[in-house]
Order: sequence, then structure tokens, then C-alpha cells
Amino acid sequence: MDRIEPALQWNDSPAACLHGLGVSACADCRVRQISVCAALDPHELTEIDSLSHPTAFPAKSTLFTQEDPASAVFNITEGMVRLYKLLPDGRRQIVGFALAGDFLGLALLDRYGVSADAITDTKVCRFSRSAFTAFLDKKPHLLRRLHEFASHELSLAQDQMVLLGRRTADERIAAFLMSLKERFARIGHTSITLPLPMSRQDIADFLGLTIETVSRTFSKLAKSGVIVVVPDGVRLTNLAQIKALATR
Amino acid sequence: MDRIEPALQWNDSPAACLHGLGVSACADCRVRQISVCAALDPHELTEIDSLSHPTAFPAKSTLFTQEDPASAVFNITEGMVRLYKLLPDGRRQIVGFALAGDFLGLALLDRYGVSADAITDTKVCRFSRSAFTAFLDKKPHLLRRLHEFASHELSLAQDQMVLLGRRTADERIAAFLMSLKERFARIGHTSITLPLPMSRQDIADFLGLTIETVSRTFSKLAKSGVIVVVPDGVRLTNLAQIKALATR
DNA sequence: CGTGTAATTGACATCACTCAACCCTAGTGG
DNA sequence: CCACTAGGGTTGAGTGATGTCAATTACACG
Repeated sequence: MDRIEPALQWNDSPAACLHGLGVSACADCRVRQISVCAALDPHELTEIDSLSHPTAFPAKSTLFTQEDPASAVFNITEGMVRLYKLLPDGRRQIVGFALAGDFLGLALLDRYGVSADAITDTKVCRFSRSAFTAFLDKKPHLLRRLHEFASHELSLAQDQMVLLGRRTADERIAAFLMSLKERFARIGHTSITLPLPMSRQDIADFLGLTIETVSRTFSKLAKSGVIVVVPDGVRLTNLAQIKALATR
Repeated sequence: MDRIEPALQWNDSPAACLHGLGVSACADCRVRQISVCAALDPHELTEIDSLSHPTAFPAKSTLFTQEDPASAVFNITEGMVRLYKLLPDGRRQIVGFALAGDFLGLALLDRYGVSADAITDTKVCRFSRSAFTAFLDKKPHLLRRLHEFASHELSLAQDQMVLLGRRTADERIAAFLMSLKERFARIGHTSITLPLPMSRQDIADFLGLTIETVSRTFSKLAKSGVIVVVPDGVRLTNLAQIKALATR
């Protein structure tokens, strides 16, 4: 499932860099077609390849925090990342889960504004922000693609506002499962068994609930036969029902 | 305060168009410096001027709804607009209030995805989406500015997720007042008396609360001397306290 | 001076939260 | 091989912040 060219060895240490090993990552990048890079022609691909620093982050490591100066931007090629904001007293709101094909640092601002941790082992193409923006200045079609990505993010954020402001716990869980399922489908994972690599606490902090409410709601849905809770995931046994809950 | 050139007569009917009356709106546009148009040089300004359809929407009229094909984009020059999403059962989440200088239709998608109503009498520069995107294709620096606007919107949306997911009613109201005050300051209104042209129901639907909770919270803050509720607004008599509540 | 709409206030209900106990699994070390 | 531990997850009992329903007030408008 997670095919990696034998020559393409990813280092386990955080921020390990493969650039300069004679490995052409872009040429056989599995997420190229769905990432921002789809806007680039073969020649441009070799150009950006030379700017790219393939990097691996182990599970639970930090990509950046909300106060960090945004020195780099990231194209996720594998894994899952949580993006979140912390309040001074420790309350946390996860604003999104980023998957393969997603781009971090869209805003191109001086500070990230959100923190990002790898949930699973994660691989990214890292670019220095200055190099990336310089490249961007020469490639309006890439900027256009970046804008489309940002617009899509904004649209997801608006959906999440509806969820957080106006939906019940049941509906939040159902909508979460549906949207995650759709996102996994987009990157080629179409099983009705939905992997949930994040913790219950992560789900709670994404949905504006407590861990206990998340757990109880899973149990309730399981008892009514809509889902089956399995290790590190759920089977969506009654999709119609979940969809009904999610869009109600 | 709301200076209008005498020659620049705005029609009261919805979607009234002034283009072709020999009125050059851009030349003396009050929001040019803070809107997306700040990216344009004088020559480009005359170009976009010829694409612009100055339009007035009376209070309570609809600019567009979430299902509408996005045939136009809008630059708000005056007034206030609510942007919201409706669930099938009528629950509503306001995802933002748009003020002078804000741009509607940033995503450049086929559907708006959100609905927009004028709260006060509102004036906009309307552009057909096809004409605007065609213009955009020739002006990468305008696209860059549009992207900055979208990124800023995304950042606001993330802040709103924190508010909706993790803050108490008191904190939501305080944060709402602070952020609205800052936005009004940006467009030149710096008084400690903050106009609230939207209804309590609008505020409730923005903050994920009920109208009663909004009303009670205003009363509570007023009783503790932090604000004074006045017709169509509030006086922020203890800014430090409000800021403390808002950022806690 | 009535009428209608928005806002406020009060009384009560409820959904989700808090606090606490318990369970399950994986890892560790005897 | 099994006892022990630690961390994450589940479940239960009780509480509380916010929602619901209803009555009252304030204000704008004819």
C-alpha cells in the first residue's frame, strides 16, 4: 500500500534531508497529481525538485508551532498531521488534519499562526519559504493553484464553523467520519474501514467536545449498529445512516 | 462621516447599476487603499474601472445565496454584509461579517457556498466573475493580493473555530467585540462606541449561542461595568477587561 | 395611542462536561 | 511465562452552562 522506491530511503530522525542524494523525488511522487505540484509541467517539476528538501517526521514530532517564524512551507507526501491552536490556559482547538497531498504554509505569512504535529510517521517536501515564494513569483499558474487550495481550506473551515456552532455531538461525529472518509477516498483509500490514527483527545479537540463525549458517542453509534469500533479505526457499516446524521 | 461625491448618486433598488453614467468610481474610491485594488497601479485602475458595476443593496436585501452559481464577485465599498450557511432544518451559522474593503467571492468557484445579505444599506463594486478572472489572468500581482485576502480570511476562520469550539459565552462575546472594534478601526472608525448594526440573532448565530444567552451576557457585562449597551451598539468602557476576557 | 418587532428577563430543562472508577492493551522486567 | 505498570479508552454518577419556553419590556412606526 505504501510503496516506496528501494533507493528512496527516508531517515527516521526529524527533519532528515535527502536532497543531494541523486534521488529525484518529484518524478515518481505519489501525490503529485493531487498536490499543488499538479500545476507544474515536466520542466518546472525539475526546477521545483531542486528546491525541495524531502524530510521525514516521526509520529508525535513537531513540524512547527504557532509562534515560529514561517521559514518553510511543506507539501505532505505521506502520513497525517494535526494543525491546532492553543489558548494560554491550555485549551486546544484542532483546526484541521492534513493528509498526503495537503500543503502547509499556504498563507505565506511571516508566522505560521497554527502549530503542526505529525500524528503518524510523516513525509513531506519542505521548501524554504523565500525560495518557494521566489519560484511562485515566476509561476502565476502555481499561485493560482495555491489560491485554489487556500479557497478550499477556507470552505472546509466554514463547514467546520457550522459544525462547531450549530451541530449536536452525534452530528459532529457523523460529519467528521464522512468528511474523513471522503478525504481518504481522494488519496486512494476507499475501504469502509476508516483508519483513525489520531487519539480520542484529538478528535474531541477537533469537534469541540470532550474525550468522554466522543467515546460515548462512538459507543452509542456502535450499539445502534451504524459503526463498528475497531483498533485504530471504525467500520462504517451503515453509510446511509451516517450520511443522514452528518447532513441533517 | 460617510462622504459621498454629490455626482455619485447610488440607486436604492437592489442591484442598481451606475456604470456608464460617466462616473469614475475607482478614482475617488474611499476603500481603494485597503481593498484588493490597492495592488493596482493608476493605469490598471482605469482598466478595472471599466469592468466594475457599482451597485447598491438596501438593508436586508440578498446579494447571493449559497446555491447560486457564482456569476459575480464583489468589492464592498460601504455597509455591512452577513455571510452564512443554512442547514436543511433552518439552523444558521454566520461565518463572517463583511465590511467596507472586504471582497466577496474570493474562492472564484462556480458556487458561492455561502449566502450573503446586506445588514445595512450597502454599496459594492460588482464584477462579472468571468471578466474578473480574465483580468486576473493578466495581473499576477492582483492574484497575489487576492491570495493574501483569502489567507487572512482563513486565519480569521481558524480563530473563529477556536472561539466556537473552546470558549465560554462570556469569552465569545468579548472576543467578538474586540475583533469587530479592530476591524472598524482599520476602516477609520476608532470610537470606543462600537456600532452593532446586526441583530442579536445575527450575533448569536455568529457565536454559536442563542439570542437569550447573547442578551444575558451583554446584561452581565453591562452590570459589571465593562460595557454600556446603547441603541445599535455598545460603549467599551473597560477595554483592558474585555481584552483579558477575549484572549484568556 | 395602538401595533408589531426586537430585546430582555425569568423559570426550568437538558446536553454535554466534570470527576472518578474501571478496563484494555502493549510493553517491561522478573 | 506471567505480574506489573502506564497510557489510552470506556463507562457511570452527578453538575452546570447554556438552551428552551414563556412572559414582559422597549422602541419604532403608522
